[in-house]
This record gives sequence, C-alpha cells and structure tokens, in this order.
Amino acid sequence: METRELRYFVAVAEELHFGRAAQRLGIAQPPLSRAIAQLERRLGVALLERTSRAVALTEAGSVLLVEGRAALDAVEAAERRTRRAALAGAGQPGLVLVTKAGASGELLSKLLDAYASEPGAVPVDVLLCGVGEQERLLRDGRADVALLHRPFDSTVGLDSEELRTEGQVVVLPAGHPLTAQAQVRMADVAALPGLPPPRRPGPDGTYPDGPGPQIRDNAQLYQLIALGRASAVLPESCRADLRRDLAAVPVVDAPTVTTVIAWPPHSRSLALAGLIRTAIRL
Amino acid sequence: METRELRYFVAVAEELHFGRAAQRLGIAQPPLSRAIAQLERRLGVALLERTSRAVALTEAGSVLLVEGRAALDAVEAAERRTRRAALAGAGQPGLVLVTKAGASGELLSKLLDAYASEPGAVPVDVLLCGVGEQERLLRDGRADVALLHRPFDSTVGLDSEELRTEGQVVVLPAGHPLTAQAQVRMADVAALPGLPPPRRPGPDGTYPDGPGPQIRDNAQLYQLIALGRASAVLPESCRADLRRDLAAVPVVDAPTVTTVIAWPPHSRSLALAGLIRTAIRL
DNA sequence: TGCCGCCGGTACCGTTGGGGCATGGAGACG
DNA sequence: CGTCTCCATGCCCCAACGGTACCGGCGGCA
Repeated sequence: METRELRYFVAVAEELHFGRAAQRLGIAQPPLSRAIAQLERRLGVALLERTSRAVALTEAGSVLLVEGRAALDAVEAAERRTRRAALAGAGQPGLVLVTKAGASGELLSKLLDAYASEPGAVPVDVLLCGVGEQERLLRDGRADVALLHRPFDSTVGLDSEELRTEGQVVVLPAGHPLTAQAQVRMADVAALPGLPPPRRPGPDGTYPDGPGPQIRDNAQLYQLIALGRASAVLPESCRADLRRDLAAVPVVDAPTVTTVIAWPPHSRSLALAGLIRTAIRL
Repeated sequence: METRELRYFVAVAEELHFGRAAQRLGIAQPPLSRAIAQLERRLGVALLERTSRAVALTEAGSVLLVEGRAALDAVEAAERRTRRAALAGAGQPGLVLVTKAGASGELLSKLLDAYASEPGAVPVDVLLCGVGEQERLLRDGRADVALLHRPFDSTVGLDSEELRTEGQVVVLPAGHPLTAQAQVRMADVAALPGLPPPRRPGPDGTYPDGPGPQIRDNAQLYQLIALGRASAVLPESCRADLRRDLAAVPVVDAPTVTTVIAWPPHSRSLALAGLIRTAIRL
C-alpha cells in the first residue's frame, strides 16, 4: 500500500464524497474513483458502500481510516524528524517541547533553565497549543516531547514520567463570596449561580453542547472569569501566574492532577534523554 | 514520501550495499540508486555517505532508518488489520493473542476459557513466539494483544494492564543439592558450578557473547537443565507445567515478574475490549 | 605500474500507470 | 419525464519507474 493511496482513502473516508475529496486533494474526481477502486481490489476488501446518492464506510473501511491516519502520521513523523536531524547537525533547532498554553508555566521555566545549564544541552523550542493537540504533534513529528496533565490528557501510546502531582483550585473573580472560605467542595462549585464551567474544543476542534462559554486557552478563560461569566477548576499551580483580579480557593475533593513529561516511544535522541533526565531530577 | 521510497531506503540502510539491497528488493541496482538519490533530493537531506568502496549512514540516515521502520510497520498494520476486519465480518478470525512460548500457560488457559464463555466472544488465535518478538507483532498488525512479562519485555508504546505479580524460582535438575533448601538467594544461583544461565536471542536474532547454552524457548531450556548443562531463574508460575525431572526453589531476592496484557494504543475493537476486561477480572 | 574487478552513478529506452477531459448511467426530485 | 447530482468508464497523454548497457573511481594484485 502506498501512502498516496492511503491519503486518497482517508480524504474520501473523511468527506464521504468523491467530488469534495478530489477537490481537497487537488485532483479530478475520476482518478480518485479509480484509485480507491484499485485499492479495494488490491486489498480484496470493500472499503466503501456507494449508492449514487451517498457514500458510507464499511466495517473494514472504518478500520482503515483509523489505522491509515496513524500510518500517515508515522510517515510524516519520519520525514520531519529526518529533516530536523539533518539541521541539528548544522546546529540550530534541537528539541521541540509542546505544552498547553497557560499550564505549568512555573515548572516549565524551571525545567528549561535547569536543562539549559546542563553540559551538552541543545536549544529547546517551546510550542504552545490547545488541549488535546499535543498527542498529535508528538505522533506526527512536529514535537519531540510534551508536558501533559493527567487525567485530562491521555498518555496512550507514549512513554512518560510523572513530574508532580497537585490538587486543584477553583478560580473566581476577586471578591466573590466563596473566596472568603479557606476551602470548598466540588458541589459548592457546581452550585455557583451563573458561573458555568467553560467548554473546551475536543480533538476534532468542535465544542460539546451545553451551557458555558467556549474557550480556546486559559487567557480567554481568565478574562471570562474576571467578567463574571464563568468559573473554572484548575491545578493549583495556576495561582503562580493568576491575574490580580482573580482569586483561587482550594477544592478539597477535586481529582488531583499529575503533570507528566511524555515522548514518542522509540525515541533514541541523546538530547531528549538529557531533557527527560533533567525533568525527573527537578 | 511514498512507502516504496521508504522500503528502498530501509533496504539500503540495512545492507549498506546497493547491489545486495536491489537484489533483496527484486529490482536492478540503477533504479535503486536513482530512487535513493531522488529521496535525498526531495528531503533536502544527505542520508548516505558513499565512497566507491563503502556506504555509510549519516546522522539523518540513522534517524530515517528507525522512523522509517516504524512507519512501514504502521502501514503494514493498517493493511493487515483492514483485511482482518473484512474477514471478521465473514466470521472466522477474531483476535490474535501472542505470548512467549512456555510462559504463563496457566493464566493463558484460564483467560481463554473465561473469555470464551463471555457473551459476544469471538474466536481467539494464539500465537507463540520468541522473546522480544511480541512488540513487533503488535506494531505491524499480525497480533492484536499480547501477554508480556515485565521487566523482561518492554511495554513502550503500548497500552497495558497488570494481571499478576509473582516471585521467581530457580529451576534445577531434580535431586540437585540446592533443591533440598526451602529457598535460595541470587548469589547462590550465580555461584552454581557448571550451571550458567542460558543465552536468549536479542531483538535482532543474534545471541550475546558469553558462557551458557543458546536457547530459543523454554522447552529447549528445560531439556538443557535436565541434562545438567544449565540452570535458570523463571517466574514461579512455571512450576505448573514443569517436567518431572526438574525441581524449582524460590529465589527470595530475585526481582518480581509482572504479567501484563498489552495492546496497540489506538485499538478501537469491541472484541479486544471484551478480552481485556475479562483478563482484568481474572 | 598497469590490469582487473567491484561498486555506484549515468544514459537511454520501453512500458506501466496516474491524471485529465469527456461521457455514461443510476437514483432522487419536482 | 426532464433534470440534477454523483460515481464510474473510456480514452488520451505524459511522468516516472524499471531494465540494459556503459562509465568512472578506487583498491588489490602481479
């Protein structure tokens, strides 16, 4: 199976429409039809159910969609990492670390400082991204290592080491009645009138239904909380860089959050190993 | 990057010889030279250092060898799993479980019995293989799930659940003086005259240097122990299917062995989920 | 030192097959 | 029943893959 065939199939499987898929791929529709038909012939498997009105995935087609995406990511990763390895000989890029915008800022800066002072350290680029994007970036080679937060992020398919575990706090506008308390419970937070938890985009970029404002990162969230439009339960390390107009109260029965450093399983890079060692020693 | 290019590069990188690689690929040498040159041009990266006498990998080439193998495995896995998914509609194959020959036999048979009596169970093929092959089989789609033994097997890049933890025993010929003791220590085993531990093949199929007989599976090992040519420290569950002419003595300070059930991280199969649930409940 | 053999690269050529355009054919809809 | 939508088919062209023949560099050997 060639990656071209896989790319074609994934496009059709995602669009469920040969015309649109062909447009997305920048080719005409007939060659696409033929390519898919040939793929099915070579596999000996029906991947799509076509009627003249609609296209649907077969059971085998769904499997190939999932597995094919993973395979394409792996090929892309191979290409990107090879390019980066060549540049690394020339000097510049080193490692790319990805983490969620506005999370673990203090831990991250400590880690970068500590690593930079190690002998043999290479330059580290920091990439900030939205929730759920990190895994993808690691898998397709755009990043080498990530700071993740369990249980929100999954470490499925990655190697990881735990760095720290912390409780959570509820973030509220300064002066909110609840901020007078030394601690609260999840039930208190859930009962806050007019302060629903925000909605974050899922892996596919869409937002779940329900109340609460849609947000993309913590800066947006803080602004909405300051405006009295939302509240949020966050790891307590967020207090280190909280705005002056917000306050945080520990939530005693919230699940603890574990910050982990994670990397693709078969990495062999010495620089990465050094960064991980530094992180564990922190 | 097309899989054809990757296959070609991996062949050359493994052989370090264009002629042999071409032969292995079933093509002539000139097209292979051209394909590699074109790959390097498209990537903008030198992958090989050629002299007229020898071919060597560059830094970037080593990266592409590792990453490319992983990518090719992922593509193969996509193909195999798609084919299997199509057959599963027709009924037969179900799941493929892989484990080391001669390990966890009792646990395995319990698991298979328990799963078979679940509602909605599918047929499970059992594949027995040598040490270190399981990870490969899971990654390239020839198997769906494996029983692994930490710390001997790595679960890098896989999802897993622990099933049981056990101590280890030393296996000796029946009647050996040490079998009179209720327990021994690692130092006692290491000091056994003329009974070195066996050597098992590594991931590349070669044996480490040193004393001790070369073995491929536990049946060979048992025969060598019975002949008085070797001894071995194994998980205590091996006692369940030990030959009559062998005896086992607990080793109190040997590392404990954890049997885990492991599967590729992005599996979405209901049948697999059922098998895993059954295993955890055992 | 000059010949030989090994090895990778280059030149050239035939053929495969991917892609474009035009068209066919089946089903939904008014 | 005409029309529209959408996937498949027929036909053509050309890029590119693979094969054969040959070149050039380099080490070994007499």
